[in-house]
Amino acid sequence: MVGLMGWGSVPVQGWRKGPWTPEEDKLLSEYVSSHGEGRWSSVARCSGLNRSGKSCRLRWVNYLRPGLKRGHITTMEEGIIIELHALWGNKWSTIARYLPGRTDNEIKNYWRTHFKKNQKQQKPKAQQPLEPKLQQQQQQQQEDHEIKLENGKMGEAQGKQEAISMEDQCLPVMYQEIDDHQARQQVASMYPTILEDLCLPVTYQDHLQGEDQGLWGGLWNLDDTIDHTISGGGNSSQNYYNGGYIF
DNA sequence: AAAGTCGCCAACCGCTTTAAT
DNA sequence: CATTAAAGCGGTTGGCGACTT
Repeated sequence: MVGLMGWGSVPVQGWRKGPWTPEEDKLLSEYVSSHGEGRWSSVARCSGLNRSGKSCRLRWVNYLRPGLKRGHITTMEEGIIIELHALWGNKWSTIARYLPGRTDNEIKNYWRTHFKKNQKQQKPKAQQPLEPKLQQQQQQQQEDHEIKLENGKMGEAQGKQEAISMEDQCLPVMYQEIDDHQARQQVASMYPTILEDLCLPVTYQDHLQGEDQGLWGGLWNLDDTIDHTISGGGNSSQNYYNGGYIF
């Protein structure tokens, strides 16, 4: 296809590399919309694109897929990223599942540019290992959560009703224990798009407004930069959530 | 105005995991 | 059960625009 300057113009093993052209985007979009996602190697072969399956998948997932938000990460999304990163570390794809419309790549880039540097500067405190027990607890929660995710896997095309039930399936155990329906509804009315897409954040907020903030307080302490970055020197997660993006 | 620096983001690379045979 | 191919994931790189000196 269009020969680009620089690295994009030199195919390796026959595959083109480098930035995608609008024509390529169009070809890929058309192919995926008529054949569906998956079988990326055949996409590469059959769509007329001179791109590897890997490259096609990446382009689709990160750029062409419908429903992608693109653009600025909201304060709320930022908070979710911070929380989930504290919980799971660099599990970008996992974190991305809770940010509808955002890609792992986007989140990863965002984290690196906004927080990584600060984290380094504050290394002594930020990198203090969590209490072993807490760490173990978190690991267990993650494992449970992953299992639930697996069990809850289903095609995207399967209706909203199922998506809503998945909302519960996807929640880490600790969140599922919180069943403040009223609060959830309240938040749902504030953030309809999020609840629509499985939305952990709602329950985060439920949880954080509740009494048991021990763990989360600990997580928030993980990195002072969070406070500086988000609430401009605020001193607690409560402040952050309430002041930052709940009300 | 030009040069240098920084931040952001798209895309690639290599490794791991999963599915198919 | 073993092997292989495909898909997924996280880390890294390079280009480009904005900002600073």
